Amino acid sequence: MIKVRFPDGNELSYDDGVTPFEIAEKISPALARDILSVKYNDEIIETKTKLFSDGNIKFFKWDDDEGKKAFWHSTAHLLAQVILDLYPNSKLTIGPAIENGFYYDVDFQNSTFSENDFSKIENKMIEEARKDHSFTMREVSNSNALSYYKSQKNEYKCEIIKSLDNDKITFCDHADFTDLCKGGHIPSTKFIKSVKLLNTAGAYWRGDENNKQLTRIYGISFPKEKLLKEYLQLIDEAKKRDHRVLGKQLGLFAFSENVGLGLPLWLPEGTELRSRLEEFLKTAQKKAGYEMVITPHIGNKKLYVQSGHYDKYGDSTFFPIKTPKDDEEFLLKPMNCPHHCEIYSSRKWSYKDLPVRYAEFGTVYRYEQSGELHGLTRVRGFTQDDAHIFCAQEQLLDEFIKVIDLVLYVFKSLGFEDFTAQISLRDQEKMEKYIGSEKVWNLAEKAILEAAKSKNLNYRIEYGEAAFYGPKLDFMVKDALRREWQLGTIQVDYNLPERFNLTFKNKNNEDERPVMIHRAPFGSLERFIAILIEHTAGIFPLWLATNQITLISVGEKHQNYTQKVLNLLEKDEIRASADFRNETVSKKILEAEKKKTHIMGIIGDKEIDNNEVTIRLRGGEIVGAIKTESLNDYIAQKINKSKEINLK
RNA sequence: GCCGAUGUAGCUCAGCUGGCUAGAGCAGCUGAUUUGUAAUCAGCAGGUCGUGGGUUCGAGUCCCUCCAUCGGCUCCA
Repeated sequence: MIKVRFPDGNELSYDDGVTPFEIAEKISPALARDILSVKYNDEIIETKTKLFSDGNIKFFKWDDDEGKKAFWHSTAHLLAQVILDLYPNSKLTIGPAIENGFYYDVDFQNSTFSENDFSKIENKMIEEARKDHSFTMREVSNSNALSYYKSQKNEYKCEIIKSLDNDKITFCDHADFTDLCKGGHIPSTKFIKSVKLLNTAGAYWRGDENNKQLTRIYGISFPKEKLLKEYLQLIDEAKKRDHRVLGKQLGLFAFSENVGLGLPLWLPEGTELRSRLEEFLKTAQKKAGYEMVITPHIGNKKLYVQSGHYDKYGDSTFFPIKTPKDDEEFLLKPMNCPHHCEIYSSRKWSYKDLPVRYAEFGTVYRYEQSGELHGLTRVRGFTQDDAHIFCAQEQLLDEFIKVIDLVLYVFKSLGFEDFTAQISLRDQEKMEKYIGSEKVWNLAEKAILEAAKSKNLNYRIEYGEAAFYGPKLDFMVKDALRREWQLGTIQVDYNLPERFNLTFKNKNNEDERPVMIHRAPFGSLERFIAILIEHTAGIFPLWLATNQITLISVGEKHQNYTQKVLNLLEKDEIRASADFRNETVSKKILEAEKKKTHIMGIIGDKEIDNNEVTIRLRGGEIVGAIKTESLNDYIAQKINKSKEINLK
């Protein structure tokens, strides 16, 4: 007999060799019907794996991430089966589940494959799924596994098998199809009720540019037809919210081939939005003790050689600019840090002066490969909301916490409530990649972890993701459609102070090396605005909106009064506009709605007689008439409320 | 940079297997209408069909080159 403990703490005994499915069945047939995957002692197993030792069990259904993972991974097997059936010459490689669905990387060899084949494959997959094939794991020896794939002439699978240390290789069978697999499947294909192949992409074998490029097929599947429909609707919504689409519609930014790829042009509306965000951050930074600085757009190449950036990232800068006379070379500024180090160096410092916090909206230029450019999220010229803090080692933790506070304030003010922190530390196996001594790295990594803990951040640690000069903490934000983005970043740096020989006098009148913190709450204004657009669907909070109220005059004779109201609003710095055009009220409303205007004020005979403005809100809610003299208060109140809601 | 798809008016899109002067809606302009809560009506104008080359009696349509965009990959200080 074995003892099995459930998540609620209950413990029951079963015969040796019992399967999780049988355990579930004894609890309730309904549960047995729904379980897709099982975790036993922290290991994902199959629902039909026989259990021979005591342990903790956890069942997963569709609603659990692990359940979806098993579901999608199993669908990848199904896809592989159908592909091999329809394209017998193709070679399968890997097919994992991903956050939303799954993919399979296939070497189609000489046969052509296009998205036109999707429906054929989808239909065949559903046809196979209905046959209720069970997924069954079987152990084979390393050598047998190898000979199986050698006979299939699949060098990819052979390579995987060779890279596995252990002798026990597992295969997964369903129908007449076998795939190399470490496990984690749903019980049978019958659960898969709807499949949608989404797109194809080139993907390098093992993610290495030097290897052969395979065809990656992305797809998603669901246990109910309805869920697929909902998913497709979500994709549709995401398309509507695409910042490139809304940016065009709202007149925020544009690109021009003549200017160059990845170099955004900010239109008047976008510039207003961006300036307002800058003002918002400037105010917050001033309160937090930052000082603004300005540095040039180019810098002598020597500066970046000294900082170490040129050596490491010289490839991704634009080619140096040469001066006519000497051999001097300048780079378009790819980062602000060395410039700020030079500002620090421009005078002597006492420990009493620290910390020093220099902030700059610094526009930098980096050469990104053309295929990597994407709207405002990946560009070649962008403005970082950069700042560098120089402090003594014993101030590091405190400063780091203050930066976290600032970042959290920014996120909350703009309605990003759902975020996690990613702490990037060194790759323990490739320590030689990093510059700086072991001792300082340890200190820095410790400080970040401590700060994250003390702020109660929800964080995860990624080894090997640190920058070459120091560890970092990045904020990953989820937008309204649950997509995750990297926004703010905070990085500790012991390297640059060393390279620029930065010092301050400590209490004992000795020279001491300051620690440097790089930080950018937005990351870059371009990227941040892109994400803000998608998060809000272009409906920015009222306090940030470029146009807070549009006055709509009913007819020509109402223009004078409308102009008076407009002047009144502008006196209190309310951002207002008026639509005097010779158009119907309906049309003016439609256009105000398209511009995502929050408040509309309608003015006709009735309003003029009573000294009022009728208020209509975005979406159609009619507030009713408000006395003109109290209109400003009404709007000011709404603006304040728009700040409070996000700062709850 | 690599794989795949796409490129027609300022915007969104039609244009089937190659065949008359390339179409529509919105936006624009002109005129009429003076408008009450998500599109008033009419007329006009607007395109070397991304670029260069080729096949053909004939190319928006077929083939090749290049450019750009989109979806990915790789990369992301």
